[in-house]
Amino acid sequence: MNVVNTRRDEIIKTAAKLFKEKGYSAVTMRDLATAMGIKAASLYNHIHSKQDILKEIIISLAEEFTHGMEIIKTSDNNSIQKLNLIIALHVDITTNNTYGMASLNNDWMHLEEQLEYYLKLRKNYEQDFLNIVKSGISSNEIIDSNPEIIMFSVLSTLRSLYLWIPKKDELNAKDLAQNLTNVLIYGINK
Amino acid sequence: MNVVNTRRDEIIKTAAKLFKEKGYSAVTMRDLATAMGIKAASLYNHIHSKQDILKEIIISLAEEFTHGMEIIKTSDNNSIQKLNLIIALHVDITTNNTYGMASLNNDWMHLEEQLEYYLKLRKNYEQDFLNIVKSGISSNEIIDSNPEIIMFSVLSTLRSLYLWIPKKDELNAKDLAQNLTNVLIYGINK
DNA sequence: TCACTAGACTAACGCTTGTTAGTTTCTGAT
DNA sequence: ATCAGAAACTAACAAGCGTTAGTCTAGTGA
Repeated sequence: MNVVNTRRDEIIKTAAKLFKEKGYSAVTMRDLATAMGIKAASLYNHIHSKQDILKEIIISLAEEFTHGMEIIKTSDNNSIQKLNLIIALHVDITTNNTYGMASLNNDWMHLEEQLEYYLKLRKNYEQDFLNIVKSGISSNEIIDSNPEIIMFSVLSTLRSLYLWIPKKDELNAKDLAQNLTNVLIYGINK
Repeated sequence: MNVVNTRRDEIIKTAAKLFKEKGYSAVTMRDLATAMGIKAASLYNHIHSKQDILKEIIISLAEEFTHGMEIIKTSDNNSIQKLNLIIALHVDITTNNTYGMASLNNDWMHLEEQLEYYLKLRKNYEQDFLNIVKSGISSNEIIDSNPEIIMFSVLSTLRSLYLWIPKKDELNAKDLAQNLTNVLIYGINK
């Protein structure tokens, strides 16, 4: 998908890296320029504003998740299988964009025009997730516990992957997804 | 412990609330002053600097966790029981300070003098956590899976509690801890 | 009554912020 | 050889930042 590599893309990629380290607000356009080896004013030949960069990082990721969920929820799988696919989706997206995931998780509130749209996507995603869990409880695949706690528990771990994957790159995506599935779905008690 | 309610404490409490909403860097001293109903300069009758506020919020919480872990790890319990106690510790601290937990999770990198100290506390906490998991694997209480994935998975959920507890205050701390234990330890598969 | 203190205020500082305007430089195609 | 476009530059802006100095005011205890 994102294979074009214009100067603009390099800037956004570099920005995502800095945003992960210090957060959107603490990164200045001069910081970003220095990291790119140019002057701050030169950035504006490629992007419209600082906000523009944040929007690009967050919205593209949010839409990736939305798209993935769309496929999973309409697929012909049982609930546990769907949860497996969701885990794989998160591992996949996060592996390919660890930096951006930090902004998605921590800097979404600094979106301006696109804040409402982002919140809509997130709300829908969580609703789809919850429906899968509830459906799994109904069909006796999943324990009859508070479905929101189940979703929260799994989703928290998946949303934190961006912190953890960079430290564990010896583990490939498939192995990680498999390990996570075991722990998250089947528990850790022997 | 923290029952004194000086003007300084009110400022720190208000700051924590704002930091949760927008992050440390995006909150200005004028924002904080407005929230307190005073002028920015007046804040400095009570605190030394903006950094001072962050330090207070984060370090006190980090030390609470360290203290709790100290008690748990030296207690006479098996590994699963110790994990239960850790879950209860997080639920307890987070319930009593949802705002501060946001700073602990997201703004620790903006600590200056105290950054090293904070990192030491965090590293020790995670090491203790890992030792409990490893010990549980050895004693056949916990499944023989990657101990770091187990720790990461549980800890991610516990660290995200601050996002979730405020929305679910109808659930009391004990019930929440019990539900989380079930899901995190015993899994969600039926 | 008087001195002290807590806690507010106004005014201002030096610095940093995101951004704009206008210009120059390099590179590749005609 | 010329031109066009991409991408850098310098210089500067207005607004906002954390913080300081110095002052005023209301309430308390001696």
